[in-house]
Amino acid sequence: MIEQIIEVSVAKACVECFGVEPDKKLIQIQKTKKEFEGDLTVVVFPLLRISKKSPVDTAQVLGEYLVREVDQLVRFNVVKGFLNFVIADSYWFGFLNSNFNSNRFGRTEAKAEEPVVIEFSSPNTNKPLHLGHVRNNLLGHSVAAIVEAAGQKVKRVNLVNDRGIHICKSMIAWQKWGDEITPEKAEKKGDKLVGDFYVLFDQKNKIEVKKLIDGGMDPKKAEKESPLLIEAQHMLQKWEQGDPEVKSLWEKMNNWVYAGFDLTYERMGIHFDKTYHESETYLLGKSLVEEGLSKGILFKKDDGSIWADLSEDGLDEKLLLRADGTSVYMTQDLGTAKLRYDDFNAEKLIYVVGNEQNYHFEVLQIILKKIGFDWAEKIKHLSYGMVELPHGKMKSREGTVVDADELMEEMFQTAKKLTTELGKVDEFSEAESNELFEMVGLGALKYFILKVDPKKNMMFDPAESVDFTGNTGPFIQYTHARISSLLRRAKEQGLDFSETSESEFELHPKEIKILHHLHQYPTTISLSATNLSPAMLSNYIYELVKDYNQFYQEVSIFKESDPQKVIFRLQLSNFTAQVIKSGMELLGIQVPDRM
RNA sequence: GGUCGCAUAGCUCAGCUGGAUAGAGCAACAGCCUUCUAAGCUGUGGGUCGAAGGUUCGAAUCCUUCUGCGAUCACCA
Repeated sequence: MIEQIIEVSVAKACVECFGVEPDKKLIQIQKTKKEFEGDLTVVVFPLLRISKKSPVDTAQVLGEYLVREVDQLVRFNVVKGFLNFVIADSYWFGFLNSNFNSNRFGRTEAKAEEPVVIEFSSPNTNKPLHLGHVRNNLLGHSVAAIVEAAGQKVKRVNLVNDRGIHICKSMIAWQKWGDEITPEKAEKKGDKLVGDFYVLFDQKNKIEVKKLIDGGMDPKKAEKESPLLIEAQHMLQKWEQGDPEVKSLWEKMNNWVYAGFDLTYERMGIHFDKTYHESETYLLGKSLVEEGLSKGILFKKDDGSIWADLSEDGLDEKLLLRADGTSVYMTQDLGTAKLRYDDFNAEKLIYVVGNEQNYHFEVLQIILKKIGFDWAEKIKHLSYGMVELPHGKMKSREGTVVDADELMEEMFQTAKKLTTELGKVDEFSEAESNELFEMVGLGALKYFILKVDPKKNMMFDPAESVDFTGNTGPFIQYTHARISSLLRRAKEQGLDFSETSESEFELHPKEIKILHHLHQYPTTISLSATNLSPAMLSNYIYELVKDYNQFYQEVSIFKESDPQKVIFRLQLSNFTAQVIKSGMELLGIQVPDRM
């Protein structure tokens, strides 16, 4: 890379001209701002204490040295303390030559056997997936792809919360009022059906509570003593005891839900290598807690409940097992963490979980460490912000939950409407059209969500999310389709651009700009960075596409008199399209060849 | 109240480990389709980067305090 060459040369120049070897940190290289001539800029301010000269003089000395010594630099200019270099066209030709035919550009082969395990989605089996899960799923899926591209093996895992009182609620409601209905009979997705019964339970329960209150009972007491709730608690106990009838109902209804989830995941384009169920891991968590207790790391209170004392870590006490011996959220997560680490011998464990659980993960890590697992260090919580709606938060009770399936369908329909209006699919078969609507609709949704920095809360305005102009998925897809079409036509006209051209000519400034972008493809995205982030990638792709579009608009590709120039531009276009495609792939967004 | 996070144009967001005159999109206005895709391109207007201090050649970025918003501190998951 040219940056390294410049860095080394600046260091050499300092030794030769100023007699001092500079610390690497002092050599700062950045992209030249577009208002100035040049490609790369050395900021000389930090070097002043070595040069003992004014900024301009220092820059002048370094500029002269580098242009003389480094073949790739043709000239320089100095603005205040900024030393701008113009890189030779030959360098850019070389760059294009060496990458033009690589379909692995920007990707690294797997280095280690141990995988990075990424947990995401983590649904409950009493409710369908909603907008919050959408952000989670898209982030998880994209991060997994990015980590893979950066040369790590990846295991995608899901953790289903399939046990607990909330599950029993929908079971009770189905038993009482379900009339043996099934998803088939209802012609409804299984997760939706079960979710409906969960809501029904809540409604019926409210009526009972109200009756009790009207009868003179204290409201708080009434909420705890409603017959329906007590029934649900009984069911939970039966479940824990392994009652065959309860278990079989539980299995039946959970399977409905899983079938429903599978459809949602499939449409969203995500998949998992393994799915964990809390019903299978909570016992392991319990045994870990018992072990911790016997080692004296944890302590038992008089009522028999077990706690961790985290006061030396600046936190308070944390409950790990209830007095009645049943487990809590943390207990289960201890179990799943251990199981998961053992299953994969993980290099790193990433949890894609909302930021409302920051505290939980901090505690989880500390407790694991206390119990003596040094791999607790490998846990990384990829925390993301909430998705807010223009009218406030999503609340199931107020019916403001945005359902994942409905959202995807809505995006599909909008894509269909707009695409048809623009006449894009006049020559498409019905199957081709539907494929395109799906790509565009989901592309818009995914890009809209992924382009925002994960750690920030984001606003989801449905009206804006279906906008297909500007910085959107469809804009990028459109550019890719246009390039593809251009290349198709070129081939039809018999232009062969499969071999890169050797001849050189002066590059158009916009061509250099595009090459700059391609050159800086974010090949490695570090996991330790605070925002490991599809957002950075979206941003990169958008800027590339925007520059390409300006270039496209300004420069006629076919009508050049110089055939070499035409070839070069086709190659540049082809390479750009390739990078757009592979970048979008990392975001989980498909890209059409025509639209 | 304790802890953590966020605050950039009317709106939604970029701004990487401090660097040049703070950038996009949307919305508004003015242009560009007989010519390879107008889901596009060009231009105009729009900012006390929440506030005040500090660090330094240089701060939206780092530190401190304050204000506002959010999350969390549950025997919910």
